[in-house]
Amino acid sequence: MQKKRTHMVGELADEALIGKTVVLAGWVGRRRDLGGLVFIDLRDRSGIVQVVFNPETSPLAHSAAEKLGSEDVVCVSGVVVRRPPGARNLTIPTGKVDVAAEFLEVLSKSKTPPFYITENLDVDETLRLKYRYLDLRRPDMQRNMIFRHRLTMAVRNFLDSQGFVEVETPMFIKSTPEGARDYVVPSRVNPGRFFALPQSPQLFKQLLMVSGFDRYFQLARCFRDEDLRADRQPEFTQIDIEMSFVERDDVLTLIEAMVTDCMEKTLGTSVEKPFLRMSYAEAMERYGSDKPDIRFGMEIIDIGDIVKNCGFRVFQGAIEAGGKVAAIVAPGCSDFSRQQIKDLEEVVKGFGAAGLMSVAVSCGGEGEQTLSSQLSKFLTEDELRGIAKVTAAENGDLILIVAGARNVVLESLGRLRLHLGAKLDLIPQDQMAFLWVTEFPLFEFSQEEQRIVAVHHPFTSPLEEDLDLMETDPLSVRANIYDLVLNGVELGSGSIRIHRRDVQERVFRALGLGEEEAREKFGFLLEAFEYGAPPHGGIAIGFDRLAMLFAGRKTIRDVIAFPKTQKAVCPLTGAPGVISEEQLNELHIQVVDMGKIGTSGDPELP
RNA sequence: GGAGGCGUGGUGUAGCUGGUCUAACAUACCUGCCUGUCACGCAGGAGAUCGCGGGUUCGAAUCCCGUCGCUUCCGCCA
Repeated sequence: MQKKRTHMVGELADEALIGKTVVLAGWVGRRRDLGGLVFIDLRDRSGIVQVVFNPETSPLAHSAAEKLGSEDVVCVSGVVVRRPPGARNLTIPTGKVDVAAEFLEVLSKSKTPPFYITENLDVDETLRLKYRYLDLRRPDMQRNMIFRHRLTMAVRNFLDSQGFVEVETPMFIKSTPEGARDYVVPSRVNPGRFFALPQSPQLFKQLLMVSGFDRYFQLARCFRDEDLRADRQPEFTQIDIEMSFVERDDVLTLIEAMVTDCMEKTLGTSVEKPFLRMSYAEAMERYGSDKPDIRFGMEIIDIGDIVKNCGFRVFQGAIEAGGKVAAIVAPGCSDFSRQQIKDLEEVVKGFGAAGLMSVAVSCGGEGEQTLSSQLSKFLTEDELRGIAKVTAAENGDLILIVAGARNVVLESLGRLRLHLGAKLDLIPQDQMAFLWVTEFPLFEFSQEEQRIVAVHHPFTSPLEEDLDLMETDPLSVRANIYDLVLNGVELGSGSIRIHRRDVQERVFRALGLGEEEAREKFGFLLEAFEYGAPPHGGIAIGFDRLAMLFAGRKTIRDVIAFPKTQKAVCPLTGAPGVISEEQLNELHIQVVDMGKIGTSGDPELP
């Protein structure tokens, strides 16, 4: 570069610079060639500024500017001038000034880009990912990445200020049983052996507690070979935290302080502390979800008491079988057509419900409610009115009822609630609704494996008061688990760990793990615990999701510089690729089913 | 593994109840004109065998089957 850059373009919003000569460098945005005058929008990561090329100022610069194309990289010098009245652009921060170019050097020509380098781009995401370096040139993506950086710094600064030590843990680790599918790396020097990439640094952070690191954190890369979603990538980042000599509320208080501090530092907004807390059981009863979106109401209401003796087989049968009849109220939906209600029924059926009953509440004059429903064939008028009363349905509302097994009723109504919340636009988009969900069950029964498995992980501490149930009724033992939920998204999950040997053994026994098997699988951790393990607990916060929600995005791909597609492919680099026969041999690996090798991602493949 | 949506010039879309579709519109691109534009304007031009394969038909962007890719969701994610 011939000239040394003196300013970022965004700095020119400061009118004190008027009259000064500046040297700028950046990319050419739009060019407006008026024949005599040429305007360009010069862009760097601080913003854009308009540069004017006037042949009277510099014929040389002007004629060079006539040949500029989109995304050429240029160096411009000139005087910052106040724009003539009426020519100001108040929609951009630098809109009151121009740079009157005296000198222009093209540092690098650009091919015509495959899409516009502009905000609010609507273009196929594969194309964005293939040209991610151009996509990341767009101002909104630059803002996202810079925002993520700020959030990273806020997290690190906060935790540092609280005496936390960031420790890096290995990426090549031993595969541990349970949990997600591992990404696996073959070992060249150990034929037939494989490393796993960490699903989280769980065991290492507990070892660090044994080592006396008291307060550990890490912005940790984690890897899980599971199918992708808008908020799930195969590699992702967690704010991983572990603390010694703490109880649950110490962790919750710390995280509340961290999250609100980060919010203030990055968004400049605050939110009330402490966050709302709710037991898992309550979350399920009221919202049919272990991660309720509490930005809106429409809670689930049990109507079992009203219909338990109604004689309608579907309702009564559900209750007699130990199930449930419950409802939600869709506000202002009493005029839903049969087809619209059928569509809602499809939603609950998708989650196992047998069907959906509805009661439309309308005004019958004289303040009377008219209830119309296919249920009037089966229920008495009093029973229908009873339902309207406990659900507090008002004129114009539609009561939606599901009967069946408890978890099916709750989950399907919970999903229907979310569906309607979005459809009816009931969810305030500008709110940050944090929530702690606590007291999860310690175990659940895995239908697939036909055995009891840990809900969180096998080192999660049971609640003291439920210890007695461990042998008699393990599935109702509650754990000292806490999930942080933000706007219906699971942000993080943590627990107080077991540090007592006897408790750990009882948990293993409940999981059907013999002493020998436990040694084999987690031996190093158990052994470590025999050398003085402090009571400890921690949490891991999904950093990408936090960044996504704070940045107001709908997918974590928007806050990850180089994300993967839903098939876990990188359209930019073509990863994952095939490797040579030599590489395979060196790794002692044979590809069994060559016929299954797909072509997605890899441009080298046929 | 399953369900839905999408796939048409570089980009975003229209066309999709089969026949002047010899594929339209906008924008980007090229050429020319233009001294206050800022999504500059005006005039002209080039650019797509409609994701791919097969079938039905005299005739397919359009109908059918298969397949690939992207995406949302279910399963899965200690």
